[in-house]
Amino acid sequence: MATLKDISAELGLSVATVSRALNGFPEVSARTRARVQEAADRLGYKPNRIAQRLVTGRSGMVGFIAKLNADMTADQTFLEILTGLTAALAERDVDLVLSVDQHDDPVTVYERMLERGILDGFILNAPVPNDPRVAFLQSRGIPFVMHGQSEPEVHYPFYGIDNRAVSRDAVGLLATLGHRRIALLNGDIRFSFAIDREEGFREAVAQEGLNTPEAFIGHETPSESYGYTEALAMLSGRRGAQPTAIVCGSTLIAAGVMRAAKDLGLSVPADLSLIAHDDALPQFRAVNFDPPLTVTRSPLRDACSPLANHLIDHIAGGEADTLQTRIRAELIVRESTGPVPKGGTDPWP
Amino acid sequence: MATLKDISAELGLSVATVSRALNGFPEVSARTRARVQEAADRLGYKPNRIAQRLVTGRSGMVGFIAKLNADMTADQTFLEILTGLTAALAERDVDLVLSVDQHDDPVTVYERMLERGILDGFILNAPVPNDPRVAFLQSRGIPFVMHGQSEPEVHYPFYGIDNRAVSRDAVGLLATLGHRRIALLNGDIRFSFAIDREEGFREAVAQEGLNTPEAFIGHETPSESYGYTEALAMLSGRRGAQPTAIVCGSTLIAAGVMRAAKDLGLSVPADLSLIAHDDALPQFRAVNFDPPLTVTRSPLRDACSPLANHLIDHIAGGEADTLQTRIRAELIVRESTGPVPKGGTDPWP
DNA sequence: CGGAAAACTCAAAACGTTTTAAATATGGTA
DNA sequence: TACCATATTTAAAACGTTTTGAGTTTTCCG
Repeated sequence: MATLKDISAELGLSVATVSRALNGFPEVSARTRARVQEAADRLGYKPNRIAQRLVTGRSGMVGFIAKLNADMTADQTFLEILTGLTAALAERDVDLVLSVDQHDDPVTVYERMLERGILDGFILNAPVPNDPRVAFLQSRGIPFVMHGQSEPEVHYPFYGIDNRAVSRDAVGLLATLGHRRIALLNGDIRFSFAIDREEGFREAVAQEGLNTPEAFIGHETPSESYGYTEALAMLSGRRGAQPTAIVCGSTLIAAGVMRAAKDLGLSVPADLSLIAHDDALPQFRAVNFDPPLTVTRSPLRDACSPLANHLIDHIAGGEADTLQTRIRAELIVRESTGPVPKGGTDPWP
Repeated sequence: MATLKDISAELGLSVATVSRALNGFPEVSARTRARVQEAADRLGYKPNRIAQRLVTGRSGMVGFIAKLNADMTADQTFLEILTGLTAALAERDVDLVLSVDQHDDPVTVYERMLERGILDGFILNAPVPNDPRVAFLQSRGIPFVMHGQSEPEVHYPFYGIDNRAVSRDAVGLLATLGHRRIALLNGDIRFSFAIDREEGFREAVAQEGLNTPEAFIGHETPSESYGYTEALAMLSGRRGAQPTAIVCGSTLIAAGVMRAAKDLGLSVPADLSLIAHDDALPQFRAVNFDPPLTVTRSPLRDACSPLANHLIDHIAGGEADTLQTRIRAELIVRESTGPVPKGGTDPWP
């Protein structure tokens, strides 16, 4: 492993000059810089992160902590995030240190990783209101970036979608098609994204002059079986007048709803309209549904690069307020949504 | 953040003595050690890992590279390994640096991670015969540990199960129950573990004086649907006399076989005996099958701690030959295996 | 009490980098 | 030629630890 000293010896220069040349300082002559660069390439020089960190206080490594569900499974999105993140970070020469959280207390793992003092910052996901990790990291002055936002107004860098708008777009489309009884199968309501979706849903429904009874608003960790059982209950009529449209928190839930509709002999979209939010996970393609699924779409993969960049820029001193991005998910109308069926035009009480 | 210098100044000792006292060197007096310890506690001293690493040449970090399937999904076991590994490594104060491999060439990612010179070693999984990663890392002199073995006889540290024995145990049990027509639904045959299972299977079958036609030996990436379609083909009689027992490479495959049996009106174990290898993934519990599944069991989670320890010991200078562990999977007989059905006692030609 | 051995402690170097302050080279002007 | 400003380079300090080799103190024995 070549060091600065090796290069300086090779060229008869001081390490200081070599360091400056490689780091693009202005006071080194063009000729020298070229010689140094050539030698560095030739010897395969890569700066030693550990030594850099000791003197600068930066390590070029960031942490990510995967939070497992109670049953020790990870949510669908974890792997997708990991893949995108390592690629995006590698692009900027940053390494990802991973840990898995099996604790009750969400901050202990962060604390433990911080103790070693080798991390420049963290990437957080799945924010909850009043997120304790935010309070902890802010109190310690550790940079981080959030995928999503714990609250509507925050003072840290983030990248995420407008989840209220997701619901507004979905409800708006359905209302335009004449639907009056619109149900919601949301994700786990502990998370901020699900809260936003639900609030956005209620607002949009109200704005259309409609109402959705509590029995037709569900929230749970997304799964096919959750979609199936809930849809079965809703569509069977057991809870009152059946919805003519269902908004799903994920394509996984939509798959379950689809199966329930089939089992009940209902056809999509003739009897039931279906719209889901689509993270564009490669395992589960909304286009391949039968019929192809209408979605609000925002590929999880697209978030990774901005997340990495926001964090790296923040570590380098960028202001948090300038590193906040909220994008709008794309509404893609396919064949799972259609006009309200003739018999279904009465609103819920 | 208190440093050694702070403590030495506080006590009027040299940093050298303080360092020795805290690291348990024998040549420091009991009195001094006590004073130092007290001061360290009082000042909340934590050694700076970066500085430690700079001088010792060890970073206290090891790499793990997740290999994705062509469809960008990870295999079932990935998360389980990650969870166990980070926990086991944390136990010994080592961090895990993760990368995700999306390349064709399996060594480029290792090469890139090595460039930085911050990794002490690697943890590898899913070995294939003549594994190029092994050749690469050995040529560079980089320590690593393997989950499993690329070949029967290797010269690197590993931890894994005896996969030939897995098949022998399964076939042995079934033969004892009188089965003559035993099929195999194996995992992806590119991997060493599947090759070993298959060879073990053929050996064991031959030893019982039996034979299994190629049409009744399958190998593919484990999935429920793979188990379902293959079992359906085998049990329908389309390929010749139906097997009376099937050995499955994973519980996931067994789930598919179970469904196929049900669809064909066959009951387990009256008409068909079923045995699978069980990694004990929390998502998929063999006990909860109906009927509970007979398995060769070896919790993946159990491998993580030995893997971490073997690697760390190897990095510390332990000989590779002393850090090789091959364990025997446990045969757990439950209700999915039973005596051969009356009409099924004829062997295959 | 003297001396040697044993027990303990210390100063300094080392790890590989960045950065400060000082030194040297270069060029231009008087 | 002498001088000054500017451009370029250097030596040395710093980050916080471990470790080497060299003291220094204590203990023990005659």
